Amino acid sequence: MSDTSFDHKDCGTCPIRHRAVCARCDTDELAELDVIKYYRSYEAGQPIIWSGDRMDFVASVVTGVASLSQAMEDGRTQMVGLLLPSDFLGRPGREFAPYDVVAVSNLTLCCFRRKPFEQLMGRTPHIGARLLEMTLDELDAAREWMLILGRKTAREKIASLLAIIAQREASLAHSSTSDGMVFELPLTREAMADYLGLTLETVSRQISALKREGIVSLEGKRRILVPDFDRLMIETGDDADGGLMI
Amino acid sequence: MSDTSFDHKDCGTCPIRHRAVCARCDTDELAELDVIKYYRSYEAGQPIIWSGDRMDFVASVVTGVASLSQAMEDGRTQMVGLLLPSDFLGRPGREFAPYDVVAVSNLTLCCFRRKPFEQLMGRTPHIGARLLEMTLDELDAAREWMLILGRKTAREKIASLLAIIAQREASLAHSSTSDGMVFELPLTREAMADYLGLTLETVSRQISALKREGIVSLEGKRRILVPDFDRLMIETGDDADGGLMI
DNA sequence: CGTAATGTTGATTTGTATCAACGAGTGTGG
DNA sequence: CCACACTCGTTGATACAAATCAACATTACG
Repeated sequence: MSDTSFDHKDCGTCPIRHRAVCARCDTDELAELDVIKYYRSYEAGQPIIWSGDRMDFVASVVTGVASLSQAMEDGRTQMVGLLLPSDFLGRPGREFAPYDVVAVSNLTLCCFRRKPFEQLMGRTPHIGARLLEMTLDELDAAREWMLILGRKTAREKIASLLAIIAQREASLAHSSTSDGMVFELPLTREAMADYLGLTLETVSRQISALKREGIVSLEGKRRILVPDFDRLMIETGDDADGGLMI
Repeated sequence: MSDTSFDHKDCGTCPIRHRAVCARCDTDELAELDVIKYYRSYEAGQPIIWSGDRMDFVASVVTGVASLSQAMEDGRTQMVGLLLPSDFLGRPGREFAPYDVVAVSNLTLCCFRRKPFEQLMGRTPHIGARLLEMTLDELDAAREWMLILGRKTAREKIASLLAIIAQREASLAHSSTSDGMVFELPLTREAMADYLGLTLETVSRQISALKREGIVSLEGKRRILVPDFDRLMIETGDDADGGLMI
């Protein structure tokens, strides 16, 4: 069932060893983390946490994709975070979850019991420093997303989402974005709509339009082929260089 | 000219001493910060930094309000951060600014030269820990904002903005939100529109509607009076309790 | 094979943007 | 002192992008 199962228990072979919250830890610190860690797997679609639940762990995403979302009483839902491998889930010092967390694809988490993790963080600056860096990156991503939500057209939103996923996949796989690229879209039309503040019908129409114009093509429902990444970038409405300044 | 001028140079009397990035610093650490700090003031409307500029400092907002915004080539603008007193501006390790920063009201910053600040951060965990905490809070605020941008109606957006400002002012002033409250709205209609992903005309119309229905009233253009805060909260679309869970 | 989940497409409605005119307040210079 | 320009805000008429309502297609699955 699980096509992304993860059966390592050893940080030495962990696929996110050098990107996750533990990236800067030395051997001793890893050993300390090892004592309080455990793996958990979820199947695509399974809920991980409901907003308001007590949360006694924090975690790194090892494989798969999870979403954070906020729901209004009448059912309107906005995704507010998309957790890809190496992303961190939870907040040290926080007892109750403020968002719903769902496994979008099959998912493996590397969980740490929260209390001991907090204590360990107090002792090892490496962890706090890395978490700060990751949180600042997430804040930047959230701000880019705010521009998408507030000011982009439906077409630009879709193009932006595809470009973001494509770039993140490319960076994980160390492949180039320049020539034709193919990637798996881990989201349903509804999840994309919740990400972008659209309805699923609008998502479907805009994807069809991009397809019709040859900017993307599909293999099945989920596999996306982008023959010319620059062409896609034009449709995002962003300036060509992507505005990267580290 | 400046009605919010700040002429202390002493952290002991600083209004944000216990909320800013230096909140947890002891006397020795404050002394170290003192060596690399300087104050700068801006008048309402003045630009502080343009996106792409080199940034050789980081700073705390001492008094006043600043905005972070992202602009698209065609002029569409989205505000992505609103910095109130005690909020932190800049990112350690980052050389170029990714956003435009503007003084929305008269503003005083407590600036730290970036390089020495980074070094100091490496030595004093208190600063990094506080910055992590503040960044996590900002991330939460950004996520609440994403729900507003993606899923709320124009009316709900306006009500949400008013509620957010009202609550933050109340918490700074240690006053209650329960009975009638009055506060200064530091934003122009255009800035509100950029915050909420609306046009200024729509902002104006929705404020007029809330006024017509007695949910708010205005003294002049900027002074807002909220006779019944719960009534305003209903208009935000959020559930009554505000969903606070620390 | 039937049923449910997911996705596509069409017809219509609607909320907000856009275009446009105007009002109130403020500062400036003749 | 008043005419003028300029900024900021309000209000009205109209256009349009996306939501909504609805039907149907495709795929997965017991």
